[in-house]
Amino acid sequence: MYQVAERAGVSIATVSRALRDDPKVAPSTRQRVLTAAEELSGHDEEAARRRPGVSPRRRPTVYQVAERAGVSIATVSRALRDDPRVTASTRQRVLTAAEELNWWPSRAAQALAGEAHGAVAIVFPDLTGPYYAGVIAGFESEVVHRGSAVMVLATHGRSASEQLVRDLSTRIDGVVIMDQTIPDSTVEDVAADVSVIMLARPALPGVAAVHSENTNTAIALTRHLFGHGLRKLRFLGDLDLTPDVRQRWAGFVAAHVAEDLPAPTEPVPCGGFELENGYRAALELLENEDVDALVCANDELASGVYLAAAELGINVPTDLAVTGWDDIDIAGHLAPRLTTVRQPVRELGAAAARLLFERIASREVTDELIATEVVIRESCGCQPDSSA
Amino acid sequence: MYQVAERAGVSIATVSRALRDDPKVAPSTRQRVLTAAEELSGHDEEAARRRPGVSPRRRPTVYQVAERAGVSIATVSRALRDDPRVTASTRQRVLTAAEELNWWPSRAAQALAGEAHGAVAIVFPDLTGPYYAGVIAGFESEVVHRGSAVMVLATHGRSASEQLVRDLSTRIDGVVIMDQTIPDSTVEDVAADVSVIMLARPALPGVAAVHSENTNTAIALTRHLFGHGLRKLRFLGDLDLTPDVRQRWAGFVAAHVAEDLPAPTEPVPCGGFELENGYRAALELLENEDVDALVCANDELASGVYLAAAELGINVPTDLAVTGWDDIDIAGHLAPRLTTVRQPVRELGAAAARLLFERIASREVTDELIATEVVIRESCGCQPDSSA
DNA sequence: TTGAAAGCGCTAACAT
DNA sequence: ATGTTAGCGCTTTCAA
Repeated sequence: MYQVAERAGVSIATVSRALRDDPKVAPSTRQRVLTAAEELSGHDEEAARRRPGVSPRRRPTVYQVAERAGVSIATVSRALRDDPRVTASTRQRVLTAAEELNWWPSRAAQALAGEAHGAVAIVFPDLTGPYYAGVIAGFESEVVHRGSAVMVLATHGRSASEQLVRDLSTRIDGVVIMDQTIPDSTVEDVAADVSVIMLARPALPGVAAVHSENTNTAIALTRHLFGHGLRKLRFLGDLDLTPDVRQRWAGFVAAHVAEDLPAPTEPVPCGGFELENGYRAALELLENEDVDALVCANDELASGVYLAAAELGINVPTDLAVTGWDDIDIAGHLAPRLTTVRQPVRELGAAAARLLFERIASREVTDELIATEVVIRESCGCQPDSSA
Repeated sequence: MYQVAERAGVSIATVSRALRDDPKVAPSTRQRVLTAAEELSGHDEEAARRRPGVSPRRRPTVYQVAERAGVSIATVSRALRDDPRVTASTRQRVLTAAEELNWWPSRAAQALAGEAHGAVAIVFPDLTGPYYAGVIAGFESEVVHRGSAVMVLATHGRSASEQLVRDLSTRIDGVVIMDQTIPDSTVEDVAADVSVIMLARPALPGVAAVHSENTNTAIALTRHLFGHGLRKLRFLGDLDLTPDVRQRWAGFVAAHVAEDLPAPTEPVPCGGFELENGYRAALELLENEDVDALVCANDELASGVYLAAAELGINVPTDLAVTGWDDIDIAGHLAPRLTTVRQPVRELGAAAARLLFERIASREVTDELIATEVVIRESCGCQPDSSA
């Protein structure tokens, strides 16, 4: 039957119907089936396969494997998933046949048939700088370790991303959504179909979140600067880009309040998180204003500040203290070495992945907070020896 | 009919067969269909939907949209792809219904039905350092721009990756394979099913490649060092990790030959491409050997050399010239500023994506070579003013 | 322990 | 211009 089906280019179900004169089978189809059946009595399988007009080499399917192993497709399917009902010898025949045909199951078909997609995605704003690369590396690593495939989507602030995310959701089991990439309403839609975890973004009803500690660490960092006697502090970074930065700013403000100091001036805008942004923003600021310390939203911005300061003949840290955030690789190699906050970026991605799989297994999940720590080096004014 | 099918929990095909007494329909199924049909004469749609036992809210399908719009599923499918045969008013009804039900097509189902997957993948060794992040960013950007989804797979040297790649290939239209991630034999298997492009890896029959210029640029760079009167040059980097590095080494050697100098000593091994690797390798080398210049396989290794030199009291560039490769962001900000080779990493990824889509459209594709250029700064011994 | 066949949500050939 | 239905390659009842 399988051979006839293959030869006629129809499913075995159709062959079956055609042979019984089922009215649902179109006459032309029935004819093809009958012809194929007839022809097969005179030709062997190989001849049929080499027959001109038959598409050259297409992916084999369960049907071919079943035929070769002399079993039904159901058995092939069972053998593949180590179903205990299949005898060892049968399983072996199936596996051998699969091997010989170089066959492996189609994920698209498995997904349609109700199995999981075996894929998850992560949505982030951009792939610039070591931060996102680190998060994605941690995510990818944890996901692949669990046997799933990884899809990535950078939104770049495009609003078309909403539709892309919906589309994504039809081919994955779950997705991690970072920062301000797509609106909550879309997240809710998607969460109705697949598991969702927020990363560095507030949780929603039914959508848990992974965060790293920002506010308290920012308070500690700011206090440390106060301890150096510094009072004219400015925060450098854009609040509208990520919730993380808003929390760092909140901690910065809270530290002022706790110290009974006047509220700090608004953050210095820089239009992005890259070195260039910090360089330009600092250049303009330092030329016009007397500042004791710059608390930067991340390490790249701080590196930019270093350049601007050097250009203006301002010494770091004696004239100006500078702090970063993230503790990227070069932070400890800059001159002076950068005082910053260590954030386990890979772990952020990995934690999000773990929570996502928990959620996919429909287990309870609760928000997770990743600890961060202030790393004192010399850019804050500390001496090399005191804290190396 | 659609309502009956929904109520009975079967496909419309089955309803049709059941009503015609098709023997292929199990008696129990037929009974369910008949019951559903009967019940429906007494209840309206809403009542049926609220009926207990019916699963709460599942993704809507074409069937629901078709029913709501009062058309067949074929029309829904056509309307969605702007088929000119569908009248404007009908299309509008369909789109409205889809909107109201918050429906969008399942990619898994579309793929199974023969459409493209609308997804492509990139396979790379690791997500460490700015190089791979840049390539992937360029790739992602170009792919999303063309409306496809992006899958990523880091192989980390795992051999299990072969199976992962095969699995990947059942849900994508094409894939870019970088470096020494998976064996050629697997690439060939995969290429039989989907389009493949090599990136920074030799082409195969039927598999085109994207490369960046290495050998010639390495020759130019090495010659520049010879021009400074330097003769005891060493190459720092592992040849077994990527074809790119082998080509850089080849250029390094060729430059010696062209200058009638003795062939250079074997490359200094460092076990990786990160700052730490360069630091450790240089520390050991410089303590034991007199070297004029270190030509590093990338900028991170060069940064590591800077650290080792500083620790040993060796001045760069007066005691030791150092060059990198890639021209990552910080290269121009190190002290002394790093002489290196500029490589448009994002463009590498983007070019691979473009070639891949050409291939998917089954157009002819030929290998592509991306130009690189030597960037002279001060770490080679040049004066700041002469080339800033 | 195995097989037959229904169904997953679509597309497209075929029939009006 | 629209509807019917086979089929994509699987999984999973249901029967035997």
